[in-house]
Parts: sequence; C-alpha cells; structure tokens
Amino acid sequence: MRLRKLQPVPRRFYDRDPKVVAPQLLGKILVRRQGRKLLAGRIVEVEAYLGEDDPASHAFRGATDRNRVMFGPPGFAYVYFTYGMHYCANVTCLGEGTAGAILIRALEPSAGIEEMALNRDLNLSLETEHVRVLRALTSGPARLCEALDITRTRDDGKDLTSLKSDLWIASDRSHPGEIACSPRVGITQAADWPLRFYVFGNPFVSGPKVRRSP
DNA sequence: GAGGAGATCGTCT
DNA sequence: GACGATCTCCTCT
Repeated sequence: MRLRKLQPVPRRFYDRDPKVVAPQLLGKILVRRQGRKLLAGRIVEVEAYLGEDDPASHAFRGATDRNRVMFGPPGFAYVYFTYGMHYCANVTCLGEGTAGAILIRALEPSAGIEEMALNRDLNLSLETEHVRVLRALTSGPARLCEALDITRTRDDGKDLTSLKSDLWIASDRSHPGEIACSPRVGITQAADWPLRFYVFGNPFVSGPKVRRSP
C-alpha cells in the first residue's frame, strides 16, 4: 500500500456534529505505521457519541482526566481502557470545549494483515480456519485496537490528521457501499438512539445487523 | 447459531 | 465498592 494514496482526512472534516461525521467516516482508512510496515483497514462500522448531551457518552458528566481529549480540538484520538483488559479508539469531533466523538467499531483489513494477526496472536496459516480468523481480526472495537496495537498510553491524544503521526485516518475515493444504521451496542443509557452506522452486508461488521435507514 | 458466564482493572461515586 | 462504548470460551439447541 502506497503512502501517497493514504493522505489524511483534514481536520475541518471532524469539526461538525458527530452524527453527521459518523456515516461519512465509513469507507475511510485507518492507518497504523508499525516500524517499516503499514497496517490499514477500511472503516465499516462506527458509533457517534454526542458529548455532554448524550447520557451514553463518557463526556456526559463533564471533563475528567480520562476523557479530556474529547473536549479538545477535532481530529484527535480518544483511546480508553475498559472491562479491565480492552482498549477502544475514537476520533474527536467539534471544536475546543465541545465534546463529541466517534467510536470506530470495525475495519475491513486491507494492508499488513499478517502483522495484525501477529498482534492479535491469531494464526492465519490454517486454510480451514483462514476465513474465520480473518473476520475476527478487526470486527469489534477492542479487536481492531489489538490488531493495530492501539493503547491509551501510546495513542490517546494523537493527531489523526497528520502523516507525522504513526496513526491517522486517510481518505479514499471509493464508495463505501450501502449505509445502514441502528441503536448503539453495549450501552444502557440512551440505548435506543440510532447512532450506530455500518456498511450494510459487509462481513467485517460486528454485532447485530439490524436494518434501518440512516 | 444463540446465549450465558467469567475474565480483570481503571474510573468514578 | 460497583460498574463498564468487550471478548472468548463453553454449553445447549
């Protein structure tokens, strides 16, 4: 995969309401530079979190040490640790002082697949298991973080709009496909808000495939 | 294929 | 002290 094809999405793209940005993020490429290798995947599933107006958002009760990045400028990584063992990655939206973020829930791997499998401690070489393992690489917010070796200590607050970062989101001209939306996964507050967006029919999407128009 | 339980610890009350 | 924007493994159908 060539670097010149992986130009970052500009910061102004993220300086809008997360529920507007979220569906437009589908089809873009999340890129990790790992040593001399590029690990990349097409974003096929996201969830919008609306900040202080959203009971399900980490920002609902105001700024803390953990969620500080959400209140900063748009286009930065908000990475948090959850369930005692997993990391999840968001990109911040809206300007300084206004919280908003989009959780990246699933990728379709496109480059550095062997490195991702190593990071996940999965074996892609067994032919009978290949499809199952490939689908398990990045279909889930914690899985994709493990595959791209995204952690809070290394990546929280990282600029996702710069090639100087070793983690960024690149634009892609190809059409993502048909977009569907549904309630968000795994939350108890505002559990019926339709803020999960995904590429309909894509096999790398995690969780329930409920059909609903965006 | 679906559903349930356990793992495990940072964060906030 | 309770809970969580999850994942994996196991059991049951």
